[in-house]
Amino acid sequence: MISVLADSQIFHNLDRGSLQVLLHHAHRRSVPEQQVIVRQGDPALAFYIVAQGHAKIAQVTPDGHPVLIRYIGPSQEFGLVAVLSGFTYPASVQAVDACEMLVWEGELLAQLIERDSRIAFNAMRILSWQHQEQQLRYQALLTERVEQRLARSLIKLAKLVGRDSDDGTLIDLRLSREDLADLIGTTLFTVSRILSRWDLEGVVRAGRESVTILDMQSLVRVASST
Amino acid sequence: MISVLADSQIFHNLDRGSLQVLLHHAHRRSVPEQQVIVRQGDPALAFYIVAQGHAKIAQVTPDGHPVLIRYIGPSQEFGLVAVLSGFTYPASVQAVDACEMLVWEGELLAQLIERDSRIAFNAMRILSWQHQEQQLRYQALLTERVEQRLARSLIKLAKLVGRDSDDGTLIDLRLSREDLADLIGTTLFTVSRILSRWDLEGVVRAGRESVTILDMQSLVRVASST
DNA sequence: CGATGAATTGACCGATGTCAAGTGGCGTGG
DNA sequence: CCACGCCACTTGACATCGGTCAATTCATCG
Repeated sequence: MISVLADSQIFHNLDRGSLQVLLHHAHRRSVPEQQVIVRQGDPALAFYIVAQGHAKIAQVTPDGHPVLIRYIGPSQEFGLVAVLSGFTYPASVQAVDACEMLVWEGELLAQLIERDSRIAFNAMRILSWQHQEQQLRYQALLTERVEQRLARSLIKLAKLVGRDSDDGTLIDLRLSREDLADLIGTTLFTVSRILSRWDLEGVVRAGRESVTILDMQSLVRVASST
Repeated sequence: MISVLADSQIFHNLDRGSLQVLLHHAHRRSVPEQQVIVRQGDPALAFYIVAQGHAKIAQVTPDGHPVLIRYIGPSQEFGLVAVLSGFTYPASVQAVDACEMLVWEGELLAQLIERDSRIAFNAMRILSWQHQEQQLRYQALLTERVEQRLARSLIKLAKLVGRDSDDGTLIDLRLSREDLADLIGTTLFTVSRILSRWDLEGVVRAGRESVTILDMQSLVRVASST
């Protein structure tokens, strides 16, 4: 359990003693598959680190359009805004499979940050990194075609949750065409078409709520083609 | 000069004494119109607050496509990443008109943050806010049409630098069609077409590197129409 | 007054969204 | 255990926003 903390961004570079203290302050929370962990718009009261399982972070735009921000796994965190008083969660987080979470109350974490500035800088690094990621997403939407964005996304997901079998890499999430579409900013129809073609070409195997990457090379080529 | 600090986000809620100290630590930097203040990709060594004038923050994507992030004015800051060692500026900043800047070395500001956690929380608030802004831009690109985004942008710019004359609100920046296009993620051609039409309809006056808003009501209507 | 760069306008087209109809696989309840 | 129904997915037809490119025109400054 300590190693989950040690691998996290927020508690990166802390000594074992500090980690022990932090772990001592944490609550645990188990959530079953598909359960919503925090809801967009709710007051941000707690900060979470995933100990086990995977979750997806998603928003809904004012006009009801869903936007999938990212998938996270063990040692990754969300809800950092909870340390700032008066904030609400900017997105909902939903368990993809059964999850174990470590949870700190925002106010408590704020106190810990006051005491140990290393955590403060880690927090800023996380926020900067997220901001940068978001800018890349914006740029991708602006300059890349759906094919390219899809290829990139699959590669990234494979890195996060890829499970190698004999013939390829299975992306081991309940990943529907619609999820993929919301992730890269397109429609499930376009995703379906592209995956069907890639399936024919032997690049991927397109299953029900699953994608297996058969030919990573081709995918990388598509992802990095101008 | 103190009031510039007092109005800034990063030093918000600090007592006058602390502000004095902070001001004492600051360098000054004057930059002429059009000069580039910091360059995307350069090591982030300093943190800036605009004391006077306006600047534009812009990125270039890997494939050379320009993206204009935002315009800033007095008391607004940039280069917060400078407090994190090893980071580079994620964007370039260029003076639109002659600017006076207050500058702190990143390392110094990091020390100040260590000593006063209020600044740390302010920094996190800024980063969160920027992240949120960026997400809204993404959502806008995804769900809104160019017309809508343009209307929104003009309204926002009017709030930042609008100068009321007898017949309308002049946006007082050297604002070319291309700048507007890069700001909302489209081409100068599309912007030109829309502004021409709006000019005909009496909604705006479209000049060379300038836009005057004549009928704010119509603009608001376009901005908030589904 | 000429040069330079901003802006306009037209013609064209293509990637991708929209909508409708249908297929197929999986789980559940009878 | 089977059948039904749901839901993910597929595929086709079609529409359209807005991008691309080229040819001008216009304004400002030296």
